Amino acid sequence: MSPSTHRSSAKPSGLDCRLAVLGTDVRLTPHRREVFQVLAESTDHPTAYDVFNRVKGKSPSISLATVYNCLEHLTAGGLIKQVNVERAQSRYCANLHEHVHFHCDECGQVSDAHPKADFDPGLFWQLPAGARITRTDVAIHGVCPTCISKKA
Amino acid sequence: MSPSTHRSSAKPSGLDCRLAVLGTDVRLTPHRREVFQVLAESTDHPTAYDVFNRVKGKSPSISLATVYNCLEHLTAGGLIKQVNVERAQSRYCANLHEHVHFHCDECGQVSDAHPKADFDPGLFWQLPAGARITRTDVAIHGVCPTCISKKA
DNA sequence: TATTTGAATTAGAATGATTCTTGTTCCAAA
DNA sequence: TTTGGAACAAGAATCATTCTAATTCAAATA
Repeated sequence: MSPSTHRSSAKPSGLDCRLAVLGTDVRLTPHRREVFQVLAESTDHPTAYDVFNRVKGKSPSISLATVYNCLEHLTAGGLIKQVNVERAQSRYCANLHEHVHFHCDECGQVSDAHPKADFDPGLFWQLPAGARITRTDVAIHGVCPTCISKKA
Repeated sequence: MSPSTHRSSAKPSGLDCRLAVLGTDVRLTPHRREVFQVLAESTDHPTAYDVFNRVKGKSPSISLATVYNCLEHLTAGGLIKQVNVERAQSRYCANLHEHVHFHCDECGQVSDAHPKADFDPGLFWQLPAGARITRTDVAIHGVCPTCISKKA
């Protein structure tokens, strides 16, 4: 492998360009940039392993551990979101618009569902008295249109 | 271990008393009954390992594998519910009333939150056109009253 | 420019919850 | 009484993820 295969920055300013939408800032190293790019180009909520395989196209030497590491830092920086469904392997998502996920129980596909109206869980459920709510995870399960038409 | 330590049924009809609220029916063997009992007496959403330790009081010879097996069958029979938060180990719950869970991000405690009003996810999120919804998982995260008072 | 420092990266080992496998035990029907 | 199938136990296997230790790199400092 040539020494310049990776760690080459697109910006002349080197690696020290930090970016964070929320949370701690992240140094956008070439690997992190590639991992982010893969997610930004994906709408299918890939797993860490999926990301690994896609990034290998650009950086054949990248390791799965680095992908996990990049995903962790990008998540901490608020650049991507981790999506967990039941106990299946985590998926990742670069859609930062507020949304929840729809999971097809037939094919496993995960798709985004964007908000139509403000949602306040306190209106629907009796929460422990005095609790402070920080966030609500909503996962909608069902059968996607594709699977419905396949069965018909 | 005496041969009658377990497999002794409370009912004279032997093991063949089946029960199911929803889903496939479950043979309520003594082990399954004990696992269910432990959950029915718990409000803290124990993990499989917690259940294992509690059941060992009555059936010291039970194995963790059997506990997992019992939990699986009881879940399939709709007698208990599996509660998954992020990718942490599964917890189990014998509260069959419709409810969601509140998770304290400080102490990890999980508590039930019962419905106050009908909740229709389709009103709040734009779902894939033509999708059929089967269920919605709602997990509310925050800080429980106990942890709030500890920090004050 | 050379050195230092700390983060990024890598490969592989370790972890840990869960599932699987295999052999055994038991119940109930034949 | 025999037999078939489920329940059970013990431990191995799985597998996503995390950790470890060693290396490489980039930016700051000397």
